[in-house]
Amino acid sequence: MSDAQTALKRRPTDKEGDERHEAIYRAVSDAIVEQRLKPGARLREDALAEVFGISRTGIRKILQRLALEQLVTLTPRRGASVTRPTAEEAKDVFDARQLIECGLMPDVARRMNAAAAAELREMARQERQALRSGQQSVAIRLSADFHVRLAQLSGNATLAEFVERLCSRSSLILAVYGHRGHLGCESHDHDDLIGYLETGNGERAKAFMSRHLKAIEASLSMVEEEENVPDLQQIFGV
Amino acid sequence: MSDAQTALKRRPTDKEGDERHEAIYRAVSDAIVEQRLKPGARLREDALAEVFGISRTGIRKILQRLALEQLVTLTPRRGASVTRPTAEEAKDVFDARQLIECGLMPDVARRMNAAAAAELREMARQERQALRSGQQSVAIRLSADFHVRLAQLSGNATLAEFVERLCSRSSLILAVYGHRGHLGCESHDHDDLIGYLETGNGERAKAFMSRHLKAIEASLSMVEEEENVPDLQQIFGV
DNA sequence: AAAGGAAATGCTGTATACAATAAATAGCAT
DNA sequence: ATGCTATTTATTGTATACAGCATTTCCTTT
Repeated sequence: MSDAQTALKRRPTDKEGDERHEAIYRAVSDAIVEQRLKPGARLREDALAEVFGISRTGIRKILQRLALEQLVTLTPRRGASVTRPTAEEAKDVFDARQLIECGLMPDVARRMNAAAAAELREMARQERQALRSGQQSVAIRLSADFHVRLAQLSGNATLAEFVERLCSRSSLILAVYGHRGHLGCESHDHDDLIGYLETGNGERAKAFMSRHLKAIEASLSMVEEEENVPDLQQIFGV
Repeated sequence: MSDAQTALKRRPTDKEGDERHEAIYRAVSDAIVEQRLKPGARLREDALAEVFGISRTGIRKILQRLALEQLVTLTPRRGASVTRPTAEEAKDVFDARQLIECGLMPDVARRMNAAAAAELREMARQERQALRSGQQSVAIRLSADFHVRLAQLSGNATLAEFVERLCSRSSLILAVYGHRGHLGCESHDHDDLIGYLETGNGERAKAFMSRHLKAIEASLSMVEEEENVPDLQQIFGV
């Protein structure tokens, strides 16, 4: 066996293993958020273990984490699949975002500075660019990142984590109930928001965020997806 | 081997296993929330596995879940220990509770009915009784349960789950920064709150909840626990 | 031919064995 | 005696083997 093969087969040390785990978690999480893995898609442990070159043990750990974040659904003896949010869950998520993200705007405005504003503008720019070049998956992810970064700037790590979870789930909701080609966030909304925050106008930013989120929610078509077991009577007219 | 021993040694079927896992999770979670397991306490996998009669595999799953809920801290190669919240985390948690729990009060008031009010009054009664009979651990748990049930009555499962997490962490915070014999919640506060909610006075309930949470936070002494490595220079005056 | 059931297969849940590393301790040198 | 290093011990991280349910497939029966 050559040295290269030996190196490849070498059991990774634990620190490397931790980083690898985190990388795999993010790979799966990103794939879900970017909608490359669509709601309902099954995630078999063996398949994932083979793709990423680790054993099922590590995969299970990652799937459990994703399940607690409600990105995947774990049904006993059936395994994991990408969560298909219900209409009720969608309402809850957007109501929660209204409460939390809007409530954070005054704090964010208070703590805003030039460096943070520049960072946000760069993120908004990348998002617009992705949208222009038709990379919808990337744009969805960047949009979620923008909202999360905003929450982090409030200084409250706990609430920022909540927002992170809500944004991930929002991506799933958009995948199921959103219209094709409509991203949810208007391309210039984020830039406008930065403007209000830069001038320290927290209340105005709060109101704007509220309209922004309402606009996203309103762009959804809240018809429940057809079940896998179609109602034949209805389809064929009795 | 007798039949009884055979029955005991029998590998539990999977459904039984699931219930058992949930029971163990709640046993550990309750012990932490009720402060029978104090912050900093180490949770060795072998010890837990033996106590509950399952293998380390199941224990690890439970510990990971508790870690994601930030009730236990998982340090690589060192294992699990009950989380010792920092002063900053404590501030974040109570700020988050201010935002979320207060924000939910109008919804709760709108959805309040006789059955719900009766249930809440019963919970408040049990809490008072536990406090009177000196069962501080039980009282802490019942107080957290009250806040969680309240959030659930808002109808938003997502936000209710967030409140559940925040209340659990609040118990840890009280364990570290609270004064002995002072529970945080005043005994009659919860009853007063139910009154406002029963009359549909959401705004008044919101204001009351805000004062209630502020009072709990104010009762904490925010001095960081002494470190294991004391600052000798300061202690001995240079 | 359709429906019901039984065998077979696929996949997950659990335990256990083994590898790796961090902490503790003892021994050695200065 | 103190500080450093090596060995031992305790504990976690990972893989794998095996057991059990769910689903599918094929055969039998009506």
